[in-house]
Amino acid sequence: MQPVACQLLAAARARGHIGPVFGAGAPRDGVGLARQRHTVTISQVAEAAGVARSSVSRAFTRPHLLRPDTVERIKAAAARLGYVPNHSARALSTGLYGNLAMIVPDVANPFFPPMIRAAQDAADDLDFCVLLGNSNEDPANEDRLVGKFVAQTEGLILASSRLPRKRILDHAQRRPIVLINRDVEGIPRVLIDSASGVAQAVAHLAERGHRTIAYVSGPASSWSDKSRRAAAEKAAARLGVTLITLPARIPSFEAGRDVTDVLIGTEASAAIAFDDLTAHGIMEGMMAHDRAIPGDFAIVGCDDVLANLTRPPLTSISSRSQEAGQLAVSLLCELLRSRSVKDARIVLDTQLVVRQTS
Amino acid sequence: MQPVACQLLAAARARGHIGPVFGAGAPRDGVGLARQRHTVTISQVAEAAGVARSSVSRAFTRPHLLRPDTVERIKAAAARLGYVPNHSARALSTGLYGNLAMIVPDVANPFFPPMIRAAQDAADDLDFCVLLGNSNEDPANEDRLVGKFVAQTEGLILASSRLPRKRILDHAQRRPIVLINRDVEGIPRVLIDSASGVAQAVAHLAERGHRTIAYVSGPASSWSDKSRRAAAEKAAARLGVTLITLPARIPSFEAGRDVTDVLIGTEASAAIAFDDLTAHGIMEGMMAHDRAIPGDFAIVGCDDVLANLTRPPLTSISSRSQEAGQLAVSLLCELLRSRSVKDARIVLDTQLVVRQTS
DNA sequence: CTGTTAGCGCCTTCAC
DNA sequence: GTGAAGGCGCTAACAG
Repeated sequence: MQPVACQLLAAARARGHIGPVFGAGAPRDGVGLARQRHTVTISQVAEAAGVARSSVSRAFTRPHLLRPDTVERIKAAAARLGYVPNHSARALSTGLYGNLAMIVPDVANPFFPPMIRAAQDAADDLDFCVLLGNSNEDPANEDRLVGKFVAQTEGLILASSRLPRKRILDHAQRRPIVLINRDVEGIPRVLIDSASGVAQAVAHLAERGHRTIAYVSGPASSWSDKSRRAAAEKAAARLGVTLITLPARIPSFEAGRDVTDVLIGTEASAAIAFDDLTAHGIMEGMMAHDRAIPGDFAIVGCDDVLANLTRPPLTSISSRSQEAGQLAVSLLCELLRSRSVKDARIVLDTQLVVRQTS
Repeated sequence: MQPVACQLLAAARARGHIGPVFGAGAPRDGVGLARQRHTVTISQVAEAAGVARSSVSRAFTRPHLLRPDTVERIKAAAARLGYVPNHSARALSTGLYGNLAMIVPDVANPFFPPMIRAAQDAADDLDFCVLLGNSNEDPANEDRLVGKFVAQTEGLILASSRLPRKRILDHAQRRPIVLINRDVEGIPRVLIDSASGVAQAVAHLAERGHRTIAYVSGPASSWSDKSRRAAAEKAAARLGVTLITLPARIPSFEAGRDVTDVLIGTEASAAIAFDDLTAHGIMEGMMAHDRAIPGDFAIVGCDDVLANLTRPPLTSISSRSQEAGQLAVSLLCELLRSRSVKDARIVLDTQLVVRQTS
């Protein structure tokens, strides 16, 4: 860390400035946050334009109710003064926020950014702002974030939620919620059905002669993980190959690398990993143990976020995270408009992309 | 796209539901968005607890002003009723939003997610919510986003802003702004100084015998690009090697691959790319032209987001995007507290990470 | 310690 | 078509 920042931070700490500022229960003044410098309000515009405040309001929200030249005059005055409608005041009086929230387990996991981006863009088209939350794979954290966001959003999108079913239902009662990769009846959801791709992967591996296949699992509370695991087991049973399951918990390169030690002690000659990161970790782990890929050991990832970046290029299961993000926003808007789409369930299927690790 | 979604979207379109809902000038009713179902307010809690509304407020914001048992009683009543403070009302009366905004050119560019995450986490610690914006590398879009966010945030962080200097100064006059990878005097900024790493890269390549080196540039309005390019030129001049510059504009795999055709027509035997994505594209392009790497052509990336994912592993220039994100939030908070840190300039230096493409 | 009284800035029903 | 008045839910003085 560079000097300037150190100084700043140290100074701030010394003054007790580092720590919560807002939030339920936290005092919002007294820590030095100055109230925003008085901005220009509707009244000032009204005066400048020589009209009533209500007319200014109308000029911005329903201009067709005013004579065109009045609208013109008001807008001119507003522009001259640099008037910007106060979001909070508007929200308070209409009960509408114009915000959506999206919570993901890990912004930096390459699976999510394309999805976030797609959701972002879709929300932007509809003129919503999006509040982003990073739960850090922690249900308690996720719960806390929902609490923070719920007070200023029309609705939320929970991607790969780690929350217990019950909590989701609770929250959904307060605010419209759309789920991605989580299947809770009664809550609209977009599911990337990796099961289809996993089944293909097992068949593919069996065909290549693998008799024992390992599934390296992901987060225990992940719907995707359950679904992939179940699909793997089912396909293995059908094809008469043995499937063993090993845990990696937090999906990451490190987790994959670490699980390798266990993996080489088993009968497995191939592995399907919960995601590409884990798969990549396993690849490195295997190589460190002098196992050739795919010669000695075959590996299949999931989500296809690494494309042909790895060495050798990783066989993976396609994902459709952009579509999922975009659809989640559409669904949420639909939900906001008519509370009737209560139980939509959109399934996006996937398929195996064979490269050179299998 | 799956049937359900198609139906939903088609139906929405038919009803004229797709299109802007909010925003300056857009009517917020009439498009079917129902006002939130009446939530429980401070008054109801007050009545339930048998106290005045102000006491309820105090119980949540400055409990030390109340007798512990009163606080207890109020909180109990609030919990029983499921009371959640209304963010807008609070913001309206305090002038404080508890929100920060962060705008990046491309959420899905792997350079940004770690930075976003770090900023996110830092903001979360300080109990701020963060609004995320994706400018799509478009200044007009970025400008629009700033406008949208300014009305509901204490301050903004612009990462790799593509805005003209003048606009940044304008906006900074309305709301505190912190820049990442953009150097505007008078605006607090965090700069990842890739110049140091680029100089090392040129020296490294010269040492390996390269006499003509190409710099494949990034977005024209990018400070990082200017700075990298200048550093490359300076180092080349000092070492007596020739530097040519080729444009790739939008940093991406495709841009890198496409520039290869031009690249092979030059004298250059090595290239330094604006970022890792572009570098990776060049790698693929070279390989498609049967050029061996690093035998026939050496490549150095920038930002080090691909680590040892590529084949062969890409030599790159380290980045410090997490630190940058975290520091930007700290700086912004400092700025909010005392308008005095007006001209902080934090510089994070970088270095060359030699792998196998050079 | 706690209740009372004004707004914060905007939208929206009413009159005119 | 436009103005006047009330209220959205909360916080912030000011009293007591």
